[in-house]
Amino acid sequence: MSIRLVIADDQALVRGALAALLGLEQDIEVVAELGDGTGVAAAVVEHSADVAMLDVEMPGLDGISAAAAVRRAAPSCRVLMVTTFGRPGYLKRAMQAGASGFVVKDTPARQLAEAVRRVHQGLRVVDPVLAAESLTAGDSPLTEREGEVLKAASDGGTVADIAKSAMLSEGTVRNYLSAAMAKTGGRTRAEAVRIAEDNGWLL
Amino acid sequence: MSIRLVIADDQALVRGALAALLGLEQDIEVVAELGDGTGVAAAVVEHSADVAMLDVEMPGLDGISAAAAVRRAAPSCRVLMVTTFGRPGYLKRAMQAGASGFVVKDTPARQLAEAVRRVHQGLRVVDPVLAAESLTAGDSPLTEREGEVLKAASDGGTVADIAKSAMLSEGTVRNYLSAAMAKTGGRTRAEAVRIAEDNGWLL
DNA sequence: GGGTCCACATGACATTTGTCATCCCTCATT
DNA sequence: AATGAGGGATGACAAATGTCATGTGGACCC
Repeated sequence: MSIRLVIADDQALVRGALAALLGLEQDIEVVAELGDGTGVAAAVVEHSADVAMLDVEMPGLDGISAAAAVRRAAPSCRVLMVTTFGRPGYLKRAMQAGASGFVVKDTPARQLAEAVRRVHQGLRVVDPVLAAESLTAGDSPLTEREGEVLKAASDGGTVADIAKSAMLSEGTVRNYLSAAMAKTGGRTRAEAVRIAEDNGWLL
Repeated sequence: MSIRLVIADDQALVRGALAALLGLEQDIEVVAELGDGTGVAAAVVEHSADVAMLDVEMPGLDGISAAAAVRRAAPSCRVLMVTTFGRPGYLKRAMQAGASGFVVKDTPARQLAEAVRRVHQGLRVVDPVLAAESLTAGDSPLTEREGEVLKAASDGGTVADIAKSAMLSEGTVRNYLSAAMAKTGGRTRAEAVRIAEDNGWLL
């Protein structure tokens, strides 16, 4: 009885290559390939998949939300996150969303099939380097609004732009940005954005 | 006689998957896999490769510089760029560096082996969508220094930081940033950075 | 030789940020 | 009932940023 696998990754080339690579394994069968997160839960149910391999960064529904959707729709299906960026915050959030494993795309290819087997058996698979970072990095120090405002600031708009898009007064926006800068340790707004992004506190 | 292929991509998972996928083809033989751009030219020479598949974004030597190095070291070896981000500026720069083909990771996997064969035959392979964008987008309007300063600004430092790292006076830095903002159409420094990055004018 | 473009610089100026104190309101905890 | 945290706001002030005029000097082209 082979492991029924669903793969979701927005880069078609990567998705296809992963499917081809894993399809070679005797005990793994790729039953669906998706380009975004919206249809993942439905595909898992339809094909009664055993494992879902999800990218974190995807258009539409992001991988972490998709993982939660899969867990709700098919509790018996395990989720393995595969991501480009090893952001400590991503790992924690993915685990909270019900993922069983978390590997970065920078790990050797041979370990991938093994990771799929492990999560299928109910084991947890976590990149050890990332796990350590995740412990030291800790949770996001930002409040919900601070995070929202910082995210709104991440594409380079002015305070006035952010205030309009967040329906806040300009003074309030500046206060939140100031707080975010203090908490992240950034000396400018842009630096705070970078730090928060690197830690996976935005999304 | 099979096509001898060198693959360079910083994400081990992707690199391995691509190698596995292309290794399945009868007429393609993967002779080397690299994780960065520094050793590509040497590997091409050592294995007398016919085609080099390079990622644009890599640590150490970036893909475009690596392409130029390959062309210098082994003029008979064709270069096929494979990138995550379809930045118009990347395409133009890659072609000027001597690449024969340029595909984004978002294209169907089946076309990849075909692209390798085409460049090996001396044909050019270019994503049509990207080619069109590249024509409308045009070259970078930034001068060399403006680009350098904007790149230095991209990690969120203050004017004083940039001035120190670029060995310029603060006033000059402000002038360059002002010019860069005018040319990109950005209303703030951060917006200018985003626009320039999206067009592939930095790096 | 004159024109143009770029690198680099200075000084002045208006605007935008970032900081801080201080206020109100709500909700949860003690 | 009191305390504290978070969301939201105002006003004032210092520092940083963005704009502009203007200058020098080198390179390149006609």
